[in-house]
Amino acid sequence: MAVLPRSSSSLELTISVPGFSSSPSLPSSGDQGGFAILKDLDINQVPSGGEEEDEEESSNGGPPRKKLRLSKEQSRLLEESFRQNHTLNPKQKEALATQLQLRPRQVEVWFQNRRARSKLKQTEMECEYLKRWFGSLTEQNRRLQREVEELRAMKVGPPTVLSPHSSHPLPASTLSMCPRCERVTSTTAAADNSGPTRTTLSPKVDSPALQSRQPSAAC
DNA sequence: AGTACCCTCGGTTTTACGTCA
DNA sequence: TCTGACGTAAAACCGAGGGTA
Repeated sequence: MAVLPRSSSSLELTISVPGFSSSPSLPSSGDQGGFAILKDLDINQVPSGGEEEDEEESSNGGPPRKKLRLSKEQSRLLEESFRQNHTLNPKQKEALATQLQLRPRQVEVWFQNRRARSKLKQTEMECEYLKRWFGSLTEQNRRLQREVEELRAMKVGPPTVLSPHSSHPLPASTLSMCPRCERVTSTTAAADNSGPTRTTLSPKVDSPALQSRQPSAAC
């Protein structure tokens, strides 16, 4: 178990709002038991009542862990630092902790959580993108199937499309949907010798994280 | 190869705080 | 206006796994 902050309610500082500025700086807290000092900082002016020092004394041995909210200024500096580097080496961590009057462990945990939030956000964006992509592919699929129906209905000889490679007409009957990537391919075994010919139906992928998830050409 | 130490990560718990009935 | 339930964000913790000396 790590050292737990031993604090009273007066430890509460502020809600952390990234990107905000100016708030009183904090006096130093020691590395180990340093939180008793922090209560002097109380920027929220939370009445500290009678509970001086440590009010902990939990029933099950260790003191209950209390959290402090980082001040706006602390959050701002941490964010700023995170923008420059998503990870810290021990020296940077120590320096930042000193600057912010936090324990190195707190800085470490903040970066850890910040990386996790960052990743979560990225994942959510990718998910959103894939949903849209799926929607557009579904729509495209619907359109193409309609088109095939129409061509079949016309019955004016074997329907044809142009090969993207040779510009020669291909029988539409050679078109099929790849079950894996849902792309339309022409499976003609003709002279092209490069196997199934992929038509250009996939949307442009901007996200680098997503580019690797594009169905492979081998599909 | 085995070990100790450190770091990061994913998952979880705990706490603070805002909202709403 | 007060209050308690509830949801959410974030700080803190834990254990696993990888890298290095």
